Amino acid sequence: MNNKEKLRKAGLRPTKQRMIIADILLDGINRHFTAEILQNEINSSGNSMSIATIYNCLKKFRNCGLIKQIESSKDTAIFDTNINQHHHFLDEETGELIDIENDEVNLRKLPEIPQGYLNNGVEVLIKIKKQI
Amino acid sequence: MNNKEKLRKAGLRPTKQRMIIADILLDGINRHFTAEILQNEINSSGNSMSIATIYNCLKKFRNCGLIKQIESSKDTAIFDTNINQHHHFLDEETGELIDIENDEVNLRKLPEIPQGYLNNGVEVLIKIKKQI
DNA sequence: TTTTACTTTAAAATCGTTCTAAACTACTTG
DNA sequence: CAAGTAGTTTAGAACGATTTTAAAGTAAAA
Ligand SMILES: [Mn+2]
Ligand SMILES: [Mn+2]
Ligand SMILES: [Zn+2]
Ligand SMILES: [Zn+2]
Repeated sequence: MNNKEKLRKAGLRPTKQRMIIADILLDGINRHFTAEILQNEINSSGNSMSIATIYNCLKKFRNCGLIKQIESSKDTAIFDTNINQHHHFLDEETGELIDIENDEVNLRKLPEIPQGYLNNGVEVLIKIKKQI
Repeated sequence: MNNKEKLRKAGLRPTKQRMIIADILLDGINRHFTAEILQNEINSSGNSMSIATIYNCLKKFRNCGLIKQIESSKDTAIFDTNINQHHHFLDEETGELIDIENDEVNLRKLPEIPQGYLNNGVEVLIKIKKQI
């Protein structure tokens, strides 16, 4: 399935801008990135795009499940092209995130979900620190 | 140990402002809060304080281990008076966080820490969603 | 082809947070 | 106690990420 079809299937109009972003993000390679990093890649690809459009697209892509947004306390939103359930190492000093595939983690015991709620995904974050 | 002693032991001068915050935060009750929520509580207690001072104090308290800051992708920093290692439920709709005590979670298998790094704490986040 | 709804954009606005620099205060030393 | 000094508080400005605005542009529908 090509990117135009992926966008259509997600219910998004395949505009020029969304296609440029899809060509960069939906290449099957897993990466973590910010809006600014993406803008640099767009520029490097010979295109250019308003930062508002980049944020608009990222929000649409996220809401459609084409990308994920990572729960981390950085001021800057970090997105992830790995949409499979998985986990992360986080170097709090640098903010660097490293994927942990889902089968690398196994939970023996989980708490009961609060009344009236459903489990909507478990994320394990392993904070790491450079050895001195 | 009273709050003045706690601050001294943490290496912090017990200023008027830090004592006001300590009286609110260090009462043994576990809660999650933002700088703005704390400012409202300070105001309700009949005191007032510059927002810069509140941020200064929270940073000092965090660095001394008197409180923790939670890894969340919200724009607003969330602090936690529960300084024991523990985990959270997160309602992504509302941003509400609920504590999970450490012994409620048990990991059967953890991935190998990357070369040159040390494990600096494991956090489990269980995303939850209101039942419809 | 015309109409409609959706999208993009530059620029302004917003919002949480940090910085600045001057006034203030806790602690130290004499 | 009386300076001295190092750390702290503050209002307001600045900052940086993100969102809003409103006008122009484009994709899809009729
Ligand atoms: Mn923040
Ligand atoms: Mn943010
Ligand atoms: Zn990832
Ligand atoms: Zn907590």
